Amino acid sequence: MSKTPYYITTAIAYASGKPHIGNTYEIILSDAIARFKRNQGFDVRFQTGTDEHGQKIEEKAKAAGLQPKQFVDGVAAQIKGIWDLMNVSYDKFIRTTDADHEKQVQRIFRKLYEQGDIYKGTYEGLYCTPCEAFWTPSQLKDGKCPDCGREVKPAKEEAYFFRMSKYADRLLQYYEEHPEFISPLSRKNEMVNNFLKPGLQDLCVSRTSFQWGIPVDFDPRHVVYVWLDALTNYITGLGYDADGNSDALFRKYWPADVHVIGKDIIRFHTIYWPIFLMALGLPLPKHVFGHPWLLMDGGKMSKSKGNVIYADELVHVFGVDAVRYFVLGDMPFDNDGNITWDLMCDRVNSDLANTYGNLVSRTAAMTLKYFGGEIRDAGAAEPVDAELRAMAEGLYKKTAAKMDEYRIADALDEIFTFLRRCNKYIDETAPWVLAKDEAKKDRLATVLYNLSESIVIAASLLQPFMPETSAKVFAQFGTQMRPYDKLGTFGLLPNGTKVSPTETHLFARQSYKEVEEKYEALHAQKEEKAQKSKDVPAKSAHEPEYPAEITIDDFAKVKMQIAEVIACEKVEKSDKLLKSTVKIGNETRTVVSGIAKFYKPEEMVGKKVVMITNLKPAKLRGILSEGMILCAEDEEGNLSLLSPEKPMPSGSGIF
RNA sequence: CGCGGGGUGGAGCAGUUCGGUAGCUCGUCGGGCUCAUAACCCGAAGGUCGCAGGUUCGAAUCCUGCCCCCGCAACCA
Repeated sequence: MSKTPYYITTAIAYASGKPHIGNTYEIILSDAIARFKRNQGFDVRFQTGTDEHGQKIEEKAKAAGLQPKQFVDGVAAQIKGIWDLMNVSYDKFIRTTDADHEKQVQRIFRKLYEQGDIYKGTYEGLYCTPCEAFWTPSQLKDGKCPDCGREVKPAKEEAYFFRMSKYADRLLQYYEEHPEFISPLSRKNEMVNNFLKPGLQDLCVSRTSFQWGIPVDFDPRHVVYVWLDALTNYITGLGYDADGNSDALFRKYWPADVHVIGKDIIRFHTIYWPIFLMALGLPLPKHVFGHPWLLMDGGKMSKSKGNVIYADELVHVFGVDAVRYFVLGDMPFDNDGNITWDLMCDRVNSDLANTYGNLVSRTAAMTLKYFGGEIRDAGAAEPVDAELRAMAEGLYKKTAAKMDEYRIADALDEIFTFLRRCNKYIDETAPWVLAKDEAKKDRLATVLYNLSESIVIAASLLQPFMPETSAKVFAQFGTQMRPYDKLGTFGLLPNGTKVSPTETHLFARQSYKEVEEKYEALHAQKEEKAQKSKDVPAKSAHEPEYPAEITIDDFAKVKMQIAEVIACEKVEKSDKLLKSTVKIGNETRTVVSGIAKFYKPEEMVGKKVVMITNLKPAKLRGILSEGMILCAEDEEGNLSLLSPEKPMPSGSGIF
């Protein structure tokens, strides 16, 4: 019998920069699912990759002085490098700049155009020429451009649109017939209520405002806009051909069993993507799993950094499997999870070093000490064994059930509950006591056999999550991974199997301090490197950038005066802004400042502050600000107003 | 009223769909053990489930109002 195909994909990573641990989480999550399915006997195809087109990349490349393709080549290699570092078992890494992908996107676009799903229309809106941006009436502020506050004028731009509305009813029907299509379930209602019920807008699928994209082959002024380009990777990566000559891979694996994506792009995967597929006459994916986010909690641990955490840094400190374990095991199912260095350290110590590593360590040590490493079931069973055996035999089923619901953390928890039970079993049987009595040698052998067998079962189930660690355990216990269809039977480890000694522990305990030191050493190294390669002094994140030397004439251009705040209020709907009315000599002005987090309006009144008075006025939140109040800012972003040290009349100049 | 998520013992979370003794891991305290990575095992303390109303025999769970936190967006002249 041939194996059942199973096709799993991640979202493709946007190739604009180095992915942080949150992005990496999705790939590890998918990898765990893919590996588990493989172990269950599915013929798995696992695809990930990079999304490499778009305006933002075009701009970033320009800023870096590179051609877009050169730029994305670099970033894609970096992303792939991190996926590889994390031991991700993808079968295909697709890039949207791959020639065959680009060709198929063009064919798909043409096909949809020829059958009337895509039509040429005009994008009508209010255009701000200096900003080169379109706005809808609702986005305007006081009828003006929300970016720069200048006049906008009605304008039209040619664009291609996809007729979404045509398929809305079919999609709703699909939802009803396939209640498992979107998970978690709560997201489905959001889609239906917010987007489908109110009526779908046609989607703009081409752009003329930038070049870095796949050209529409019959109208090359246009490039295909992101979603039609990016989403189709799931089929082009299998060799889909819009003209009907699809590869065997496509026939085998499509439709996908699951698209694993972040909850922020659920809308695109559960509305636009299915509709594109309907238009192409293709079956829809069976499942879309919108996972929550992993949030970084900056804060306490170190002063010298922002709060972005990268996978490779975590790996440097904790090792690959520990990082995989943490992101998989600490992630709630439909709630965002947290990651900090301390939390990570706690988990690694208690679960991996204490519960798992130490169990393996003590079992191996006793087998070596009492039996020279030979594992042997001497048949001396006692009632206390029954519970352990029953738990071991039921473990696969429980774990698989959790995996089927994408409850990855719960699946891991099942296995760790079992490992804790193993530690308890050691206490119950007290092998060190048995060892003192020659008459109890058989019992001792059986106890250690039961432990070794339990460890092999657990390591087999943990393999999808921590592949390297499981490989180490199998090697140490002289065996191989137990096939999943055999996991229901306890006692398959052959008598005479040998445990070998090891010099290192599976996982090392680390204190917060050690973790911090490693982390800081890593950063010191990085800064050194940066310094060498660029020959520019490394800057801390908060060190302000100053232009090169200026002349006294440059300085003279800035007019600074003492101003007295005579009234002050919070700007509505804004977190940071205060609107102050100030007196400068006889003149009264309004000025808006981003200091609301540090000063209350009432404490501003009466203060004498330093102000730049010849700054070009600008609109903030619709209020004209005629000047700028000067503040000092520390490393953490705290602000302090500057005031004259002795009383000075308002309007006094500053030199 | 921009969008979304959340407030459960010291920390991180489960439980909320379909009301019925508040649970897990970590930490703390006490005890046990010594095979093991100061680890492992047992026990205990610790919660008015953000606040206020309502429905109900009964609310963490359902309804109404409010407060606070976080992410996105906006914004830092």
